[in-house]
Amino acid sequence: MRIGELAQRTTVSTKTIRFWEGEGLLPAPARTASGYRDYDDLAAERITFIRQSQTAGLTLAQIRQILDVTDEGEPPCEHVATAVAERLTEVNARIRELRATRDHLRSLATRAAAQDPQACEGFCSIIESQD
Amino acid sequence: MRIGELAQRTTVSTKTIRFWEGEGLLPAPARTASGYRDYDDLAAERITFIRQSQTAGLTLAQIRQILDVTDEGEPPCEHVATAVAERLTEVNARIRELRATRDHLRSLATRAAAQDPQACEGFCSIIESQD
DNA sequence: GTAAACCTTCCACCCAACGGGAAGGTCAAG
DNA sequence: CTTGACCTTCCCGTTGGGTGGAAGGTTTAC
Repeated sequence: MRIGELAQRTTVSTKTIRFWEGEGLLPAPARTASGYRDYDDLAAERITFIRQSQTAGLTLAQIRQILDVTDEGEPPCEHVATAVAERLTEVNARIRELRATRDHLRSLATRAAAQDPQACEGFCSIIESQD
Repeated sequence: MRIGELAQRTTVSTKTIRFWEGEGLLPAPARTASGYRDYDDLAAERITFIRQSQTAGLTLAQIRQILDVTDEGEPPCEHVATAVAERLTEVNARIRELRATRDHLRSLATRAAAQDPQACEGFCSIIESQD
């Protein structure tokens, strides 16, 4: 199977497949006599796994780690659990940051709605009267 | 006032001040005979305003828009209100995305905790048994 | 035999908001 | 006179996950 067919079957672009290979997520495939990449069905499964892991919120670096231990022959589930926990912590932290920003924006929006636009002094009293 | 003093007074690095100038957030300042940037006190106020706007969650592009209308002599508060509302929409959308990711990660974590690591088949049953 | 559709590598670019560092000019103190 | 602390411009690097395009070789269909 050449890269185009693999791309169609997995709905992942050829660009992305080559990118993942360069990043170490996919092993270098066999080549035809003319130098074309020649994939087996396992490659499609691996790509599907990568996409599913992305959907689950894992980064490529975390997915690579998981695939690395899998390739060593070890069961990856423990590493998957670790990666999931790590990512969960990061996502929660990011949500907290964004919530703080959102609260800040909301209070500004409330203030802006209650204020006469002509009452501006300096650059903007909405922003400048922040706590 | 030269750039170093301005940087100290505003606690914004000289790199950042030059960057903001290049991005159109700060006007090109006067120059000394030897080519050094020479700022007045208004520059410090403008920089403080930019930092406050960033703290409020606005992007540099949005802040530039606000400063542009201010520089036209118009009261910026309406534009600030618009920028705040826009940013609020973006932040809310991002929070929703991250919440979906978090829920996904949580269900994976729960599943991982309940599973025998040795029971792995294929790449990883935790990931592969996703809905 | 030729045109389209494929494939290859490599380099550049995108988003944001800077930071590092090179190569060189300037200014104040001792 | 020299040292070192400023300043200047310029270009490259970061993070993440890719996308776009150029220049060229290959295969397939008619």
